[in-house]
Amino acid sequence: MKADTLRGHLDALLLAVLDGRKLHGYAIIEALSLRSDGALDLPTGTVYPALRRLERAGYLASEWDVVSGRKRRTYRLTRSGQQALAAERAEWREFTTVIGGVLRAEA
Amino acid sequence: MKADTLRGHLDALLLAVLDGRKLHGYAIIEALSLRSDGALDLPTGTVYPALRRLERAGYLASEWDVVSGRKRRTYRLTRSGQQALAAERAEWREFTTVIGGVLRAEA
DNA sequence: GTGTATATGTAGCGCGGCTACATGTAGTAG
DNA sequence: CTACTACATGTAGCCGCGCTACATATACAC
Repeated sequence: MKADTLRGHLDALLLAVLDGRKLHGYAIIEALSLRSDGALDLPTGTVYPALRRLERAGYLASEWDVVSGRKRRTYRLTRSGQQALAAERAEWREFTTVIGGVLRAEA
Repeated sequence: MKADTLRGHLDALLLAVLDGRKLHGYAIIEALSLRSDGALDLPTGTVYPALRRLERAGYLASEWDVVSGRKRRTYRLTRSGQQALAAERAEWREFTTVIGGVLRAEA
């Protein structure tokens, strides 16, 4: 997949993967890879800043866990984040309808 | 639709709208608006530079028409552009499958 | 003790779509 | 004939964000 087709959809992915569960950054990257059958392999320089941005926006909340001496910052959706996820999903549907419609149209 | 969700997909739209017909820039903007039921209303500052970029890339060819004293630069797909369009369509399918899969997945 | 997997983070680049502006013609409303 | 609107093309520069590259540190296997 071309590099920055992702632009504008990363937030949706991150919110979606946190829907109904708490995960830390590294696990989020793995979860996205799993769910996409390896198609998504996001670099840490993409994911970590995005998570902090979403937290600043109030969509995520984080806390430090220490598991066997190892520090993990686990993220979870806030109520506001769940609304944002719903909005992102609606927008995704609209987006695919619009672009898909143009790409499929006959001349 | 949010502003730059379009990023990385504009080329596909432009190639698709020129599939099987010649159009000039202004008409391309109108055609995209029509095909998307008004959802796409691209500014000229987006479309014109993109068309020139695609021409430089060899995907489009242009010529000046003069219709009732008015200059129009009409674009058409080159053979290479048709291949690019096919590639863009394939990529679009992959892209929607991957992102859509993650967005729809249960926790 | 060396290497690999796990884990988090930042600085700065690059690109592409957008805003805002500049320019000019054709038709029409008054 | 003048003003306004639709048509038509184009450029300069901003801005946001995903990516590259790098820095840092622990647990575990060999």
